[in-house]
Amino acid sequence: MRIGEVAEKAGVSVRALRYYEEQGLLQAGRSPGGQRHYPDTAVGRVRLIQQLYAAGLPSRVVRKVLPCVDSGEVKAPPALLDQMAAERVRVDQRITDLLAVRDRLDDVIAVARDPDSDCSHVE
Amino acid sequence: MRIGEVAEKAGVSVRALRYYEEQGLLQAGRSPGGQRHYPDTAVGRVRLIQQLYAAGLPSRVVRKVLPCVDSGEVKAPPALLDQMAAERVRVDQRITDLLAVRDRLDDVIAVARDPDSDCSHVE
DNA sequence: CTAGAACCTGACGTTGACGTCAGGTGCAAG
DNA sequence: CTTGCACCTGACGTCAACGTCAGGTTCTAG
Repeated sequence: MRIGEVAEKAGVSVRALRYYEEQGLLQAGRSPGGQRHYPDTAVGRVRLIQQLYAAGLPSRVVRKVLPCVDSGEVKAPPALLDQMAAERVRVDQRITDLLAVRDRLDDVIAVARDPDSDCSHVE
Repeated sequence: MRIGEVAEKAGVSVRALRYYEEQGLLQAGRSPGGQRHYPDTAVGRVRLIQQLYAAGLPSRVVRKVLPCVDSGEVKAPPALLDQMAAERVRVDQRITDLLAVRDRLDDVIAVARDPDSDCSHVE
């Protein structure tokens, strides 16, 4: 597959794919003329990258955990495992934050829709 | 309170507080000499701002929902409510993404810790 | 063979949430 | 009155994840 097809299938821009390669997140073979070509697995990998980014993981972390996460390899040195465990904690924290924010939004929306029920949580 | 004290209590930089004021997120009174002074409630408000930012809400959205969220006011026009509902959906999506990422991390960590249990999910 | 779509490599532009530096001021203490 | 720390206002720097433009090349269809 060439870059445009991968981009379309994965739902990202061509620029993004070149950026991922630049960052060492996604390798590509080259045709004799110099054009990139990707294996079919690239689409899934790109989706994974997007998912990690969407979760707010910093790129250096993505770069580190990616080979491990998508290959299922067990080669991970203990230091990397610690990193991943630490990142798990951070992800958990973010989830907690998001849940709190969601509850706040819900409160405000509920009160606005039904002003009669007073703000019990405001004491 | 002066700016330094608020910054310390809320766990943010002085620069951040000036930035919030610049963005219309946090008002401050001024001493005759021009120095900002804040009411005690400022600390909580700053924590709220941080929470919203941490949840990934864009600043323009924070700017819009903030007066509503922290005052509990019901003045919100319907358009703002729609915005907040839409934002709620986005927050929900982020939570879903994060849960998926957390599961992935857990898988990898579990496999690495106990290689005997094969990767059932990799089929 | 030729048009034109898709691709290539730089390289500079963008946005958000501040960091940081420069140069000057407010204010409480001794 | 002077020291000195906290504060002030610009204003430029930063980093990430690309967007976008310029100018040239490759590949595919007819």
